[in-house]
Amino acid sequence: VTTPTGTTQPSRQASSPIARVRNRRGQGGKLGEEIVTTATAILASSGTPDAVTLRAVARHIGIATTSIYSHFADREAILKAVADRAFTSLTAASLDAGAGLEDPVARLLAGCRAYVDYAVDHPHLYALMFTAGSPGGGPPGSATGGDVELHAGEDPSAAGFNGLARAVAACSAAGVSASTDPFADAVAVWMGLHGYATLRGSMTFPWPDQDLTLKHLVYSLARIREAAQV
Amino acid sequence: VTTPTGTTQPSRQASSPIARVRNRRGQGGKLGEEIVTTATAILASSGTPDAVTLRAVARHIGIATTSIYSHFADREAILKAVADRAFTSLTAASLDAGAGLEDPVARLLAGCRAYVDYAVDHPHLYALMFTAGSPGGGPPGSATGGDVELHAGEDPSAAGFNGLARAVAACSAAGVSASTDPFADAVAVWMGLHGYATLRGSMTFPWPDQDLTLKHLVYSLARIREAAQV
DNA sequence: TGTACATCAGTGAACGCGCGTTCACTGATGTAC
DNA sequence: TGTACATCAGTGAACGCGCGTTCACTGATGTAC
Repeated sequence: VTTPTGTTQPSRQASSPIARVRNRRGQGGKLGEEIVTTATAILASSGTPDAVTLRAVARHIGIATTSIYSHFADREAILKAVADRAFTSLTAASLDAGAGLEDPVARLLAGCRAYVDYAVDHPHLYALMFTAGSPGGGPPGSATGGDVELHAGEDPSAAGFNGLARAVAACSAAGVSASTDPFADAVAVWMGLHGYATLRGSMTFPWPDQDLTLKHLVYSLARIREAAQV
Repeated sequence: VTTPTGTTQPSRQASSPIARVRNRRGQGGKLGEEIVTTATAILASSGTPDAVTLRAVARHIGIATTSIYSHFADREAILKAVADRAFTSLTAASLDAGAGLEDPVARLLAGCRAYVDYAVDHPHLYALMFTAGSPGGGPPGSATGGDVELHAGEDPSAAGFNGLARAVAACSAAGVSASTDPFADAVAVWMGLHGYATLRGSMTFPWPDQDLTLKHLVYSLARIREAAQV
């Protein structure tokens, strides 16, 4: 970039020509948040984690590349932070969607629909979450005999799965699901949703009606009785 | 690499220290095949398409990097060839698995099991196939009203889906499936298989019994009547 | 049967690029005295 | 109330690396005559 006077200035992204104001003392952590947000935006617009380079992130924010090292150990740590944040959003969206509903089938379906909607709306973010090694590799934890839930502390991905497992168990308890193993059936539902979400985004195909497909997946895999289907 | 005489030689991969013999006249195409095979091996062992660089492929084969340009326009063309070949293998494995079986339910299940086995055995190859834009973006084509199959010429991915759709339709025709829309239900089965295949490989999780899960997915989504389940 | 030559299969040096990472550094700001 | 100074937030030049791609080139081989 050359100014009218002929001097050279550092290039800056077109969308934010205003010089960045340095954070006040004690507010240094804010740049860390901004790095994650920017990395997420780059991933969403480029479609590949490869585009999330230290230099690209720094360029977008308008900082020196080296400033990132105060906040993240390396490039991978940024991507991990992006995936972690996304997992939290996805889980929140899924849990919130069914929160207010009385009918267990409606609650299950609403959560599943929100899950799929999130994945379809943020395909590259969703793909990152399930890339090996991302958020600790997804929901770990162990389900002990007869228990419906995982116990993995605060892991948002485990929380998300637990919400699903509980929703299936609630249907079973209410007699509207024929499930005798809500944990196993929740896993099957999850697989169906994951397949739906990832396939729909990745290929051109004469997909059947979206909502009918979603209902077929959820009702069949959660063994919802016909009479109880919404 | 330095010889005892102190001269320098081009480095060569440890696993094939024998100098490559130049193909005979007219056999130049063989190197193209070797490039695809090597790229597939690099992908499988590294786990990421990023590792499939022109230089890495050339290094493994023991050729000059520039020799690749006689066979492929660029790096992306190599990956596309890898994905195409893998799609053909996957389709063949799925179709062959059920070929000899009389019972339509057994045939459907065998094909689905082979599909999932292939995906689990070659997770990175499978992931590449479904990366946006790979094999033309997967099975395109159009299903016209009431028809069970896609019509996309020789596309191996379309052939694979058609095999699945035909298997579901056969179950329906034999009265062992309650499906009234074999195309839509085949799509649901495909989603379930895809979710199963990709989730299982990507995360640590207390997965329920594999075969029970697979059967639940296939039977439920293809609406196989209980009495006919194998 | 011999030979000139076009073709084919592949080479090797060189290029510019964007990258991650290192290092020594700067200048504003809050705080202790 | 004033001021010295430690700390914090961020800088900027430089490095070496592996990459894709270009270009002019080589030497063996089959074929036309």
